[in-house]
Amino acid sequence: MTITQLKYVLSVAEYQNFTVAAEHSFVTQPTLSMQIQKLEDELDIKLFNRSKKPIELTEIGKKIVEQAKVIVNESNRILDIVHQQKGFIGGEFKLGIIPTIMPTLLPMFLSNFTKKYSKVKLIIEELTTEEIIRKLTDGHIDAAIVATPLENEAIKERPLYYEPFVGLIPENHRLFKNKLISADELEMEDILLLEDGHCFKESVLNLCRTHKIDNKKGFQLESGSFDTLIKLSKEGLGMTLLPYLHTLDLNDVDKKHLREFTSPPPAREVSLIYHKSQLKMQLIEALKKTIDGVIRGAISFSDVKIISPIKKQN
Amino acid sequence: MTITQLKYVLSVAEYQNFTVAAEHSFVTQPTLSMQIQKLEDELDIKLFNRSKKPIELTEIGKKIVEQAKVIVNESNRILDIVHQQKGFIGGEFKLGIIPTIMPTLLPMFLSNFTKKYSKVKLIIEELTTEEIIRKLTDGHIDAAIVATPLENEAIKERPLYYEPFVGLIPENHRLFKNKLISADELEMEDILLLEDGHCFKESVLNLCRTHKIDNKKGFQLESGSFDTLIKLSKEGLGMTLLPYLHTLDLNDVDKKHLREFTSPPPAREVSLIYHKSQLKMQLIEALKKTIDGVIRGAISFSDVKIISPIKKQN
DNA sequence: TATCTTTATAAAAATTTCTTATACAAATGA
DNA sequence: TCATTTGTATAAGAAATTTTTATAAAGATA
Repeated sequence: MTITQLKYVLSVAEYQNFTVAAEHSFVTQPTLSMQIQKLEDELDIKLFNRSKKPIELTEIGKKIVEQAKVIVNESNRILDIVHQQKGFIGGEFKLGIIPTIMPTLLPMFLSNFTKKYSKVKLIIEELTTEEIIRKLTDGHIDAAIVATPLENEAIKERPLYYEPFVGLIPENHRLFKNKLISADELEMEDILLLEDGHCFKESVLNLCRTHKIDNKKGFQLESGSFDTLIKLSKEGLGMTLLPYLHTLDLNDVDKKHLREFTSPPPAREVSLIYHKSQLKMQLIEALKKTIDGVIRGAISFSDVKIISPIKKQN
Repeated sequence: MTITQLKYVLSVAEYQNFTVAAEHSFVTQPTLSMQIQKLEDELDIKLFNRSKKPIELTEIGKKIVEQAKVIVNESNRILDIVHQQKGFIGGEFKLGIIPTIMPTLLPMFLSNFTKKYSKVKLIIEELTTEEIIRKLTDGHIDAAIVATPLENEAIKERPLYYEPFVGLIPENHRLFKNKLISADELEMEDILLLEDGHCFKESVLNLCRTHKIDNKKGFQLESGSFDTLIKLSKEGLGMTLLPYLHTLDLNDVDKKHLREFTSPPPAREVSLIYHKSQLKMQLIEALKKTIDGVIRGAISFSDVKIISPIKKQN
């Protein structure tokens, strides 16, 4: 049994296809066939059920794959330990960011970071929280920036900042006259929400959880960006809630429609998260430092009420 | 980097000598030299300081060795998972037992176990608790039988039985006339103890902890076996405490000197322990079942007061 | 200084891994 | 249904690697 064989197994398990897995492993397909057969022979078991289409893991195969992930991850840490010792900050670094954080936060730290750590090849992917959790566990990304707390044992969280929710309220709305708004006044039916899958939607739902949930709007909305929500809101179709950083680059007219919450404002906790195995810690630390630096000027709320981004079963 | 290379590193780290390590790895010495050099080149670090005699790990080498242990242990679990799936109970099983449990417990389950699991090659070592903890952590033994609780995060404990302490009291002793004894009546200075390193000695000290500790005996005793203590006690040199199982094969005359404790008697908790990584669980379960079976007839105390075997700092 | 012990190096042998070429099996589609 | 496509297995040779034997080199020991 070799680490290489285990990596091949993981690749086939992931792509459910020897040919594709071979490409991703940068070897030819017969190499995978042979090495995996060799491992199967050595262990005297079948890892894959090749009669199924697409190929499937056997019961024992699933268990072996789980353990193989552990071994491959732990073996990756060897290089990490060496890098840490050498104080080396470099290599590939795959970062996931959720869509509601990406457009505001990324421009703030990206050029700073790449300038400072020019040896790091930063690969950024926009992903939902759900995808991020999966990819972190599988080791497909090294770290991610999401709304927390996630309540996931396998993932460590380092809070970066607390981003309050701000109301954007059209002139025809009953709350427009108020200078400040509070969660109690919110009515689910006149708040425009992002489409499913965005944790910001879950946060807003959690914020309003105590109130009625049924949709009494005359239309149903499935938008993936705040821009759409802002435009619809301006049309008088309802108020919406925006994360604080999104409100910074509104034009002056739009800013007149912003209403902050009474203190302490509801907020989302934005954290840098990574797998508990703590690979590439020195890079993660470097990233956190960079973000801490740029965020200090832009955001500074000490007293907030953190709203969970997790969908509660009920 | 290969698992084989990591095993070579662990071997050299253990024996601090390439030649000896090579023998234990069943390869020639140049193989180790070359493979370890290759790994050092790949990581671009030195694992060993070869100028020191005996050879020493470098600082980074120590960290790599710790991680290598994790990887090798986790990779061993692959075979274990396969065995578990197949319901296979076999292979090598290294069991450590502390000296004060070995002579009484081993004869009770050994033949039973080897008969039932003939494919298991049971290798038993008599070791102190301290040695056992080290060897379990290093993966040199698979499980052990010791007095617990150990309060060690990395080790799991499965209690097997509770073995009360029984007093063995010479006729000239002030407690001989009593039918039952209690911890309060014990005086450190007239109790014969095992030599340092035996946890049973620590248990007895803990039992008497509240009382004076200074040695007022006219002699100092360093004995490793209860037999010596029993003989000295018969000579009237003091009472001693024995674990219950040790009292079973005393002759009738000696048994007249036994005095049980008032209920609940002080007792040691005897457990099967293993590393938290839970290698060879099916074998450990099999062993526990066998011991449970034989112990049920010999020992059955429901209400005992467990005495810690750990040396308390004070 | 000679001897012993231990690690490193060189060259050859043995083994393993990978690739190319091709066979084979199953699914797809006209 | 038969040809085509898709995907995995097998065979044989090439390439790379691991291991061994033999020996050099460096340090310790007597």
